[in-house]
Amino acid sequence: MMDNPVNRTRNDDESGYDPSAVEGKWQQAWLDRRTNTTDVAAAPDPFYALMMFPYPSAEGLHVGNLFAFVGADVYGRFQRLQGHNVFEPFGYDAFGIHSENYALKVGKHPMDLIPQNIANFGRQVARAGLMVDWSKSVDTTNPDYYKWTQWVFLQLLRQGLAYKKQAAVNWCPSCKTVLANEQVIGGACERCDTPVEQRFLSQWFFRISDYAGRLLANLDGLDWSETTKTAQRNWIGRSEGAQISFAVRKNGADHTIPVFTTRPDTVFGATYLVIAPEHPMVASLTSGVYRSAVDQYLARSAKQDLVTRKSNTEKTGVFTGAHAINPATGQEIPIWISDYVLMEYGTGAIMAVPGHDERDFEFAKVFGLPIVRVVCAEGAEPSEPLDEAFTENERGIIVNSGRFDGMTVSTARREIMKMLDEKDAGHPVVNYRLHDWCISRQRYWGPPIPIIYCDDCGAVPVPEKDLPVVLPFVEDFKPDDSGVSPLARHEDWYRVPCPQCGKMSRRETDVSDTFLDSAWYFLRYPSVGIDEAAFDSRITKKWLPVDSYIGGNEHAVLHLLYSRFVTMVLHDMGMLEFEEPFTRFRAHGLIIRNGAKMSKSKGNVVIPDQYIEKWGADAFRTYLMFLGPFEEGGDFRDASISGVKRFLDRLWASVTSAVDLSASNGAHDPDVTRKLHQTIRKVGDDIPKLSYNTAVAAMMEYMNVLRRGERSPSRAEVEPLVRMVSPFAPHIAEELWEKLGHTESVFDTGWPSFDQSLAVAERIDLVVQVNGKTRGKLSVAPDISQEDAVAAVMNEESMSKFLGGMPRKVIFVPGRLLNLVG
RNA sequence: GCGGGAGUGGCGGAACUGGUAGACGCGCUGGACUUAGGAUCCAGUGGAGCAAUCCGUGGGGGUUCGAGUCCCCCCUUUCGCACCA
Repeated sequence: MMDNPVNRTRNDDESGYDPSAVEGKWQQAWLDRRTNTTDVAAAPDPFYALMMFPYPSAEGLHVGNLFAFVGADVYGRFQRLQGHNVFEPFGYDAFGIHSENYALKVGKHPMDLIPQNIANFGRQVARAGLMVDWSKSVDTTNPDYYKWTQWVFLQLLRQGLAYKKQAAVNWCPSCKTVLANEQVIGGACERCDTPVEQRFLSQWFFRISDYAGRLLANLDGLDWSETTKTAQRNWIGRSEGAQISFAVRKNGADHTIPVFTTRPDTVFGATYLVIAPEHPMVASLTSGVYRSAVDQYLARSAKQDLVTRKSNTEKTGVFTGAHAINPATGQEIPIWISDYVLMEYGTGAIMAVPGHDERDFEFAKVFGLPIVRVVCAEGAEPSEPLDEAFTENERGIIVNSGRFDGMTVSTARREIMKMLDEKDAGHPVVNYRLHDWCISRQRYWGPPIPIIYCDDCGAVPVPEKDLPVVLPFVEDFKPDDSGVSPLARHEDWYRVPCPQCGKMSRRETDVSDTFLDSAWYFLRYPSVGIDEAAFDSRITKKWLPVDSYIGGNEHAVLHLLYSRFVTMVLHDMGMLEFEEPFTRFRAHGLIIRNGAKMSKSKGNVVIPDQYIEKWGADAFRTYLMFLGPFEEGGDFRDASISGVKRFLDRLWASVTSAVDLSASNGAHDPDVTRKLHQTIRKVGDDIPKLSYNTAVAAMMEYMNVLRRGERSPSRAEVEPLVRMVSPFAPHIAEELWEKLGHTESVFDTGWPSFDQSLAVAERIDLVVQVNGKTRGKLSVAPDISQEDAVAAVMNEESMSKFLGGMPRKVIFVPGRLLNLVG
């Protein structure tokens, strides 16, 4: 690739700016002077600036990681310059299938691999000049940390929010392992291409769905990126509808099948019911001659993996032989089984209204079931047969529905609900698509779930005093065919006495989901080093909730939702005073390279180390923040870094020449002063908005004014610039600040003060339009009156000639624009 | 299919509540200093035209004195979710 950053050598100029020397010096100085260490107990004005901790991959830091971290660091450093005691911690999310698979691939043990990766990440993060407080770091694989992850599990259990149930998982029969949905590609294992099967395993779940309403409602009050909030709203998926009961007579006894629908107004058109293959009533509903067909269908759908099943397009199904009574029409309708109905949503059963639901329509076509129209477009013929499902409900009129005929959909909805309610056959309900959170992983590389199974006492939680349940070092951590974790092969580990009765029992051998590790790490950071609790209440009260959280939108619905859930639960238990963990969250964008996505296979991945070596961390950081709007991401182009480097070179030259001016304030130029104050305002406005690219541009503009006409700037003109640039380029800022004669860190000196009166221009360009077209501009005092402005324009032949007379109408925007309409 | 974005010079990208479109940077052109320039500095740089001027923010309508910005209809693109009843 022609733009390999390392194949060009710089011949360094005489200016004396050597980024690697300056950066090395200050990185060491920050450590020696404990510049970035926050006194969490004493800090009078705490500000918690959080970035998403990374998974420490073997490849090292990706430029996308660094983009996010630097963006968070700029914000944190800015807040510090505003006078806050900023706490900016860093850690590692090092458990999980990703690490485990990589270890398997390279034939090493994760317990050996992870510390190396962490060391490498730490080195890279430090080299990038992040303002990290290294005294408070977190590594999720450290027993000192996951002891408390296990403790969090026990709290949920205590609250009745953790439970165990059978659930389907994807199973690769060749790799002999459970796969996450993302690892199933087109129904096959992503690694070996073997068709994936469904298995039913007993697993631990958290009742996050109990919190669905609150998780949704609280979003309105959060200062978060709208994109993230929207993603969470969709994920939680609230829908209002009704639960309607269909009566079934079976073997002389009466049963009901509850269904969920968002369209109770169409109940007269429900011509059959469909239940999911996993529905508990399948066996009892199936009668004699239909049994073998049903069994066949169940076997077939059980073999299918979960991903393909959901993407099946042609409808399949089987009749149970049973019928139910439609509570509206009183008619008997058949009960079918089909995999297009999902057990996880609603009640696992639906009333099928083929006339007004596309999926039901398709199914009815395949199996020749009756299709009845109950909603009609206004003015259309109700007897007209349907050739597709009519799903429009805004302006529909109810037909074929007895006394409800002629009502609008919304009226009928209300009236039909009332009728069903009177018959005790239906009531309004709110349904969420959010499922309970399955946290069991049949894997090795995670915190063991702290449960012991006793034949007499059942599932017994490990007493808190016995935590952590340490993950043992085992040579063979490869998953096998058993459907349980590799830990289940280590009897010496899992055989333990029951904590309640002492009888020999068996540990839970599954480990917990990585997302549980990351669902509470922000609570731990300020309390790192405290052994008595997961989080110290006094320190937590001081530092939490998090003031600013910056991270990727790929975690919009998992990590960010789980963290909110765990926080809410701990709040409900009285352990936290707040129920939302992140006061403000901003999602950053994605970095692409030369207009294309970065990928290892394309060989176009930016390796930060190389760039930092060539250009320096300051130039690299500043470039990352300059290449595009932070919240949208941008296009990384090697050729463009030079512009930022030039800016830093000029900054260096300007300041060092200003220093030579000795104690005097040097030249005073009102244009420069005005630009300076405009820049202070602009940069101070832009950074809190994360509009880093325009903040850098504004400083470049100021630099251009500062150096116009080969003048030597004064100390008063450069000192504020050094402070403004410091969040982006902290090393050069510290060095120049020192050269300017200061002894304290530039980050402890505050933000430059802004003076409105110095920012105001003496003359402005008033835009002159004639009939809405721009015809020129007028250099005038900012407070010129409309009359004076019009008179001035009429005197200017070059503008007034477009009018040809007196204006009929004048639009005057003071200090900005004059539009004459003829 | 549903939901969220995004379409502006050769390129990355600016443009506050509608008010000089193209800030800033890259690249490019010319010049200065130079043995040299991949260093630095100066000037220029949306398109057409000698010029006055005209045309320009994905396409088509509309509102307005005035639209990149607001409204309606399309097109393209990208990212989520995807049989959610």
